[in-house]
Amino acid sequence: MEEKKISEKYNLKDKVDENFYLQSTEQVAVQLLNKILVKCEKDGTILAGKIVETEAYLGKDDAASHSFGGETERNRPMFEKGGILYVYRSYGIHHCINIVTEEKSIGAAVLIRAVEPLAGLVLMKRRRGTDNIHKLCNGPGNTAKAFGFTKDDNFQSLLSENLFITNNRILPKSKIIKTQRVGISRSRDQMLRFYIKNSKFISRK
DNA sequence: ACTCCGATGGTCT
DNA sequence: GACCATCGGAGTG
Repeated sequence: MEEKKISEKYNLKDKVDENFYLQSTEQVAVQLLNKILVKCEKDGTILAGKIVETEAYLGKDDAASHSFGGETERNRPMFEKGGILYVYRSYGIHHCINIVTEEKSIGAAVLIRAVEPLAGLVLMKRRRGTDNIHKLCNGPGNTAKAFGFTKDDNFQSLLSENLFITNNRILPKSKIIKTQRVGISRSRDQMLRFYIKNSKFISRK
């Protein structure tokens, strides 16, 4: 019944198409805000949440990007055509998910940093070990854990039945906050982090 | 409020 | 061997 409420409020059939992911990475990062990430588990459980915080990582000239310097074994998904997942392990402990953008061989992606949970909260709470809804997906590592993303989901298409993003109401420009990216040491000056103003679900102020 | 730090493993030099 | 696109808990004020 949780899923029913969601489908009344949001049109989960209005999936984002491939062209969306082929836009400039900064555009995708901004436009992902307010959209709904949907993942269907093998047992039928639907997980969904509104994307409230993103970061753009540009191509091989962006010193903060994993793609910096060119293609390697790890960053190979980033050099694929936009519309797939790039999942990496962070600090040996967490997983983080990125949405690959632009054309093949560009090497760019958008990091999903925080999500406002909408459906599948029982499973998310169990995976995260907390009932605090504001802490289920408040950061890239926590988001991946709540949604159950692992290295197995690397290269996974976002144009599939089990994993996709849907359109939602357009976010007014006045609600988009643009800041420096967090947790990086190089290219700190670039303003490539975006989040929804006043959201209680972002990773940090 | 803040800072510090340990956990833990893959990737790259 | 160094470096992380993190997180949560401990300590301090």
